[in-house]
Amino acid sequence: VVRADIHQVAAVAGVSTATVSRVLSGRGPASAHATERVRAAADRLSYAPSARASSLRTDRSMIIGVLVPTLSNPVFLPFLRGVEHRAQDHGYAVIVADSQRSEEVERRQLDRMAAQRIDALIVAGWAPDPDALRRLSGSGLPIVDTGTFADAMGGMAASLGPAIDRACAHLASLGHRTVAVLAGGSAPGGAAALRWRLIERSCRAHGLEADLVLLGSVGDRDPVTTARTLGALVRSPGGPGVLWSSSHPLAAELLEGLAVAGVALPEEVSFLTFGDSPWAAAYRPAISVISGDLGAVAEAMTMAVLHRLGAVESVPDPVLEPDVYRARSSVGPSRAA
Amino acid sequence: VVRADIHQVAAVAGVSTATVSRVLSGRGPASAHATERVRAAADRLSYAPSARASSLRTDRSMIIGVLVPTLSNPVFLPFLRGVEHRAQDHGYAVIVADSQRSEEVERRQLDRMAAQRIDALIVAGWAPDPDALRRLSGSGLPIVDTGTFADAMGGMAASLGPAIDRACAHLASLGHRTVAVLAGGSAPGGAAALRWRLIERSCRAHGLEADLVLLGSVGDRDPVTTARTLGALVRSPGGPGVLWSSSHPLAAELLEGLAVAGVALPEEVSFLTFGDSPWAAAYRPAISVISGDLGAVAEAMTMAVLHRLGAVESVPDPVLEPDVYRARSSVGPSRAA
DNA sequence: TTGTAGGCGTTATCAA
DNA sequence: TTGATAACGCCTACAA
Repeated sequence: VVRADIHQVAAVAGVSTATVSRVLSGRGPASAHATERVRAAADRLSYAPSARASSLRTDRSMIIGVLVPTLSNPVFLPFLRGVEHRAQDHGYAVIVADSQRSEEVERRQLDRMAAQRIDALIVAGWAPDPDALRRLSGSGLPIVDTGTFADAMGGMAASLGPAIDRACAHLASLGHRTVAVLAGGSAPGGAAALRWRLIERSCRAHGLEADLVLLGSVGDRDPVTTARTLGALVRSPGGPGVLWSSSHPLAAELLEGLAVAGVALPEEVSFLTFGDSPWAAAYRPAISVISGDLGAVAEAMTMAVLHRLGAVESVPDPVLEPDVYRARSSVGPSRAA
Repeated sequence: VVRADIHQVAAVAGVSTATVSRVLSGRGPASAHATERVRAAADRLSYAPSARASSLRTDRSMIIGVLVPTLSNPVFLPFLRGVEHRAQDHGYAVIVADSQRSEEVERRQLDRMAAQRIDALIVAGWAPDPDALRRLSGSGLPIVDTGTFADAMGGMAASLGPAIDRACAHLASLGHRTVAVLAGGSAPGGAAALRWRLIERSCRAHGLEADLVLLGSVGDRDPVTTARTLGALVRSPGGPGVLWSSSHPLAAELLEGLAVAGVALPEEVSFLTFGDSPWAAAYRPAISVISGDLGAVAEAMTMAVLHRLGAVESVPDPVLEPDVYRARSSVGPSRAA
């Protein structure tokens, strides 16, 4: 890749490299005459300053890193988009790193981003190894992560808790007594863990019994087995009147399982999930959801970081749309009621 | 951010910076003794070479850029993941750039990536301004884009065409005569344009009539209007027996519209879409789809690029899973038959 | 096998 | 307002 450098521009413009730098970066004085000639020369040579060279001098790489727990779950797409758009607006490039929910991978990713000397790091969701982040943060790298950011905003639970509360109240008012919370893996981790804690607490407050049902990791699940499991669960004596999916992707699997098992929604069992999407709304019965705007959170986080980097004067009050409970037809009266 | 540099490591190890560089990069000779001391020193100072400094010397930034037409459509997530995983495997960082389907934004994004001196660019889907890419490519930057890559693999149509053909054959065998292809915007662009062309051709071959129905851009659409439009369309005399969504996100909107309008699937109209997902499979009736593996395509593209960069010896035969037609219950016999 | 030294493309300092 | 110059952190040809 052959590219013009600052010397060529200086030569063409008939000035020194210092002047070229001043004109194009806008830092430091420059006569109208010089400005014009430099602009013309740069234009003609289609010159663009090398960010890596300038960052060597200025110690600002103009790169923001985003660490994502997985690029398989679509919920992180709005997050990524939020970061990208805000960063882009302020001239920053964005490096994505997928930690694949592995400490090992995360370590490599953080090393790689450190090597690139990113100016700041934005962490989506739950990082596999929070200590690694704390260490990085201690070394002076500006870091924002969903958890502590949400806490600063009044606490994640400040928004998620009430939404869950409203859902539980709704369920209780419909005569339900037991709620089964479905999660993947062999133990709820990350977002699922927090959600489970909040549901448990809220259920208690509303006189509901909450049970956690673990379905094993993605690879181990298949529609037929899921169907059998769900069918047996729902139809067992004293089975739950409500199925609550702890994640949006899981919900689709569960719905297919229920359909295969011939379980009628919401007559036999009520259903709700975290995370909204056009598909959840299109489903019949339409699926009730707890929904937040991860994209807006990401934008707010990015603005906060940009502020710390001095790239933006002041951050507009991060008034985040709170999480909401959207009751739809998949939640109905208890069959016992 | 305070970081150790090569001089400090050299000082601690009691060797010269050249030796440090040689040991840590693995290029050039180094005695076992020196190697050991340098490793220890680097470790103690938690030293990591600055990619921006080294790239200034070596002209390799170890960054690959990905240009995506939009980060709103989830189909690009598997793509992004494919690139990220392969790049990461070979020590490359990935910069994402969302062109937001705008030439203007795309230009800024390309400029930014050029400024960062990315080693290669991978373009997902259809770029707003192909000429800009051609210019970049001409300037020596290795670029792979979905279109030309697929062509090199035997042509995109080589895989997509036959899948569409099978769908059309299936539809024809069920007695259908007319197919309405639904698309957003005011003219099919990007993937939708190609899909429409292929459908049109294939329909003709199977004695089907294909009509393009444009629904306006995302902002202008709402469930109620969509419902009215679809209801009128399906129930008009001589209306289409088949609704074919040109994109996966659109399908959910259409399904909600159909549900609102009370259109029965597949009795009143058959339905199919491009792009599969757990939600499409979970829907009842299960939605028939034309599905390809964009993630695998992305991985193959990345491997090709890495090969060009000399980061990988040889690329394994990119045997891509071809696009397939998955017939499910949303496609049924024509009501006329 | 090792060290010295020059230069990658920029920007900041300082003297003019 | 401008230009010469040093320095950012690293790699590598070359000399030892």
